[in-house]
Amino acid sequence: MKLSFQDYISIKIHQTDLNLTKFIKSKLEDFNLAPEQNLIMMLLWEKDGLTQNQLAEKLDKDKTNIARMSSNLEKKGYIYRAHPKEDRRSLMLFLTDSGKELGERVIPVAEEFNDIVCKGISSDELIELERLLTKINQNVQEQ
Amino acid sequence: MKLSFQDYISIKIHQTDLNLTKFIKSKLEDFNLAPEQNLIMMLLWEKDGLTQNQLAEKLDKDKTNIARMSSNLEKKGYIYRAHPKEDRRSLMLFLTDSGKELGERVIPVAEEFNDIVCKGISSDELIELERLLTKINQNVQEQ
DNA sequence: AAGTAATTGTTGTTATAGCAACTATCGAGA
DNA sequence: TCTCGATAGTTGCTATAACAACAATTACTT
Repeated sequence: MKLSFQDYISIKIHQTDLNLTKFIKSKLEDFNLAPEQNLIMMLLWEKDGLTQNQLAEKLDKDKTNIARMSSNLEKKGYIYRAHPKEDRRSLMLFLTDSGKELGERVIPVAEEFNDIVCKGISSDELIELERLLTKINQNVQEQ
Repeated sequence: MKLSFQDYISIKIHQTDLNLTKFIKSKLEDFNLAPEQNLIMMLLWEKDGLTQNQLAEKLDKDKTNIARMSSNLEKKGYIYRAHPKEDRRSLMLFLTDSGKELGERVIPVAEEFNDIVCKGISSDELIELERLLTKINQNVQEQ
């Protein structure tokens, strides 16, 4: 059974992800915020004081990526980092005033983005989509 | 309506894509082939002699990515590149013997990968998944 | 208490991914 | 034919993404 190029669902998922990233990137350009940097900020806007290690777990990313993105966010002045007294190995991330102010402007953009993505898709369809993606994740992680 | 982090379908798609990439990367490691390099090879195994521009269109990628990946594949000895006489700006990619032989070993791995990804998902569900992803692609490209 | 394990973060490397600016070539119109 | 615009690739840059190797710190074990 020779599969053709477009038969692979993984390729379709990959292309969709690239399109989504390109779109959100253009939306965030005005805020001097890259897409993955925004994910860290989204978590901090919910509750700051998270360590890089906690961010790596929540975002399911390598700690090296979190370290570099955190460093960039610090350079941009949206956060500052501090070692907690209890464990001087860890680095906690805190929002600066600039970072807090940014949230008030970016969160509406993120929600607008989500509305556009989900336009014409019902709640049931969204749930089904999430279920199938979860199934695929399980399939590849069982290996 | 304040959305929480895990409510964004785009994040779920992104995570799934990363998991898929990580998985296929591990499968292709033995063949000295990176995931996106493999996509180029997949197209060439179907029919070689494509130009970099044609590959960029088919893979919906920036021409710079294709140029660099093609260069890497050439260094690895899987392809060679030649300017056609009709248009000396273009670069056509052709399989070497090593590249052809590689296909015989990698294509079964790719199909096995696809079987694992789709395990426990029916044809109807797969079609529905593709339909929803297509809808999302349309939604963000209409902007 | 001392030595070893494990944990947390950083740096270096490779591979995408896309934008801007550039070169070389081709094509179309005056 | 000459100019100019379009096309095809390349190089430089920034931003992910993951792995290996490393340093600093903490926790565990005896």
